[in-house]
Amino acid sequence: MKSKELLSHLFEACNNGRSLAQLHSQILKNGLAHDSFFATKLTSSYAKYASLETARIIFDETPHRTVYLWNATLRSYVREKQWEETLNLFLHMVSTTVTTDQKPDNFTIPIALKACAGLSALAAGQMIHGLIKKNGKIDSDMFVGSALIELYSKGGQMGDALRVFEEFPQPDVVMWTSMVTGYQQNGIAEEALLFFSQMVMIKRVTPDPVTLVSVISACAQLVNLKTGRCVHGFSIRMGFDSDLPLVNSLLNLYAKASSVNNAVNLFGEMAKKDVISWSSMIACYAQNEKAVEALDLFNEMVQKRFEPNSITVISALQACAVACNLQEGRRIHELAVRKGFELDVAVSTALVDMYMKCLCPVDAVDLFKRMPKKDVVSWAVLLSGYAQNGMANESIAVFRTMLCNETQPDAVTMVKILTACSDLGILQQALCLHGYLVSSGFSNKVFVGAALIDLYSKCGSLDNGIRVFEGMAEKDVVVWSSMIAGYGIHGLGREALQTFDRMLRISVLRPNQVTFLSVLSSCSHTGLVEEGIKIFDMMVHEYQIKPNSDHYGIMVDLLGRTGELDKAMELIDQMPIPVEPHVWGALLGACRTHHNVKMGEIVAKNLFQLDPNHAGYYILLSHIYAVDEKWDNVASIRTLIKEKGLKKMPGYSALEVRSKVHTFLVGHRLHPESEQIYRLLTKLEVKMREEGYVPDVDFLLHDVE
DNA sequence: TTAGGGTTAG
Repeated sequence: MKSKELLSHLFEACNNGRSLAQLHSQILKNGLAHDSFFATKLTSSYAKYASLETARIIFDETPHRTVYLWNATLRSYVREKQWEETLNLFLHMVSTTVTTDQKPDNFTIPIALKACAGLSALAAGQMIHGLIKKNGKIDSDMFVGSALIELYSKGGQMGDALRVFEEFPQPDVVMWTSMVTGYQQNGIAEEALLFFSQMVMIKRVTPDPVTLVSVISACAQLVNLKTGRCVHGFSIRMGFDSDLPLVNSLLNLYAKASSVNNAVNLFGEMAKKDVISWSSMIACYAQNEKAVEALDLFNEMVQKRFEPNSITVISALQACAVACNLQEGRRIHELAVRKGFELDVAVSTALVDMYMKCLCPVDAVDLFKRMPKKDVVSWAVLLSGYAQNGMANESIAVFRTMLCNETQPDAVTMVKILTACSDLGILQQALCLHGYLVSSGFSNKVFVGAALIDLYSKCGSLDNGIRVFEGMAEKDVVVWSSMIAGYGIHGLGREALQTFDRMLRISVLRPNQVTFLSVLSSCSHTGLVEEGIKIFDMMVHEYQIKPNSDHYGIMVDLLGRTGELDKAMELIDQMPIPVEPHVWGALLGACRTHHNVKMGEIVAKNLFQLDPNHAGYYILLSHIYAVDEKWDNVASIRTLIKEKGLKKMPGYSALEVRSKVHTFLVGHRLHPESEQIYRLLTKLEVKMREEGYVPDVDFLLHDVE
């Protein structure tokens, strides 16, 4: 074959990789293997279609390496994200090449910069930046410009990225996109949207699908469905609606905005789906209380022979965790092991989380101990997992181990430990943590402040909570809601209402479902019936927020507490959503308080149909009978509970002595100082009676268990 | 002869 003919075959091979080996031997036969031009073509074809190793061998064996050959080889490594190899080869190039046709050019520089960005080697990138500044020609190249922007954004230096951007009088769409992406990936989504509008409205640069992906991701980050939908419309008008990454980012937007129907429709309409599409849809279900659908979709995906990746597995595990589905969780664990995903720190962390949420702390800890690599998230999951399983001391111990270890807690971990302590009501720890938060600078974060307010309120130190609240320069809706809930917990309904009023008056914030929940529960705890009804009305009509099951539960509780049992029943009858057991439970509790056996029986009938295995509700009904001295009925419920083999989780109290939490159950004498404790209790009781305390005998009922 | 920016997760 002539070299001209070979050349045309070679071009073809570059496009499809066919008969590459055959071509290679022809080139060898014709003695053209050492020709730098042929070597370049072969190298890029091998790297793209066959093996990077062979490509490297060809590179190594070529005596005269032109800049084209260097660039082709470097690019092959970049494509495979082998950043370290890329950078090493680049350094090799810089230190060995002598002639002009071998020196790095404006094609080489972006590749080298990309490797630095991939390795988060900001200093190395800055050095290259310094070198190219001396060469004006490269400096004004937009390929170099966007690579520099990427380098600085990956290193979190958006100021430097902006400085590079501003050096270009007419940045192209890629440079604009790099800036938008940079802001989005650094969590400054507002700035990303601002940049995008400047690009489109003022500079009239037409965005492409890549730009829109970043814009939609920014909308997802801000949970800004309105703008996201506009961008969706725009992308359809531009004809980008079959761009896979773009549709995937839209799926993610709808997932984050809890717009499950939109996501389902979009997913259904997709002509082509990749593993990211499936993962996004599974995550959408898992994160929007549709665990069954998430697991069904995961199984469908596996059946259709789509290969799940580690992220798919993480989302499926999340679904198992929220559904408390241990069986499915173990099955997916086996699948993860088979695929070698268990070595992935994110997957093993998701597994620890799943076992913890399925109330299997032993399995979780066992797995955690075997993890070869642990990062701050793994520790955070372990810590909050212990707290979820009522193992307070272990949870605090993990936090201490973390501090002594090389892993420094981040703001999210701090919120987790704060929540763990608030569930336990341990004030001493709260004070310590607050000190640490101030010294570490985390206390400036809004969501940390919200958790701190919650912690202080639940530890009985409302004053400290108020102090944190008043000291916060920036307050979001969560902060206000925590403060309102804090007042509510302490029975200060009036103060809760005042705080709610203040929020509406002095801020532009819109109360959400949780805010109303906090206000309503404050009203309920203080017996402010009329105010509660007004607030409920305000939520539905003025703010157009659809009440959920929790809101109805609290309203029933509120009406029930003051004896308005008929009104409570009426409210349940009018509920447009399915009545969950706890709503009936609230009414059943009210029936006990107000001795209404007749209604209690009706309520219990409904309740037992919905939740036949909840011991607490049977006991509640038996108490209603006991007050009315219907001992036959009490006895038959007792038999029923025994027959069904139901057990009620006993309540317990916990207190903190010298940073250690002690828990106490009714009648339990396991504590080493139990003798003395009970002696003191008897003394206190005597003293209380002397002061005029009369116990409410109505509630001193028979132990039906 | 060779290019750049993007989507899912614990």
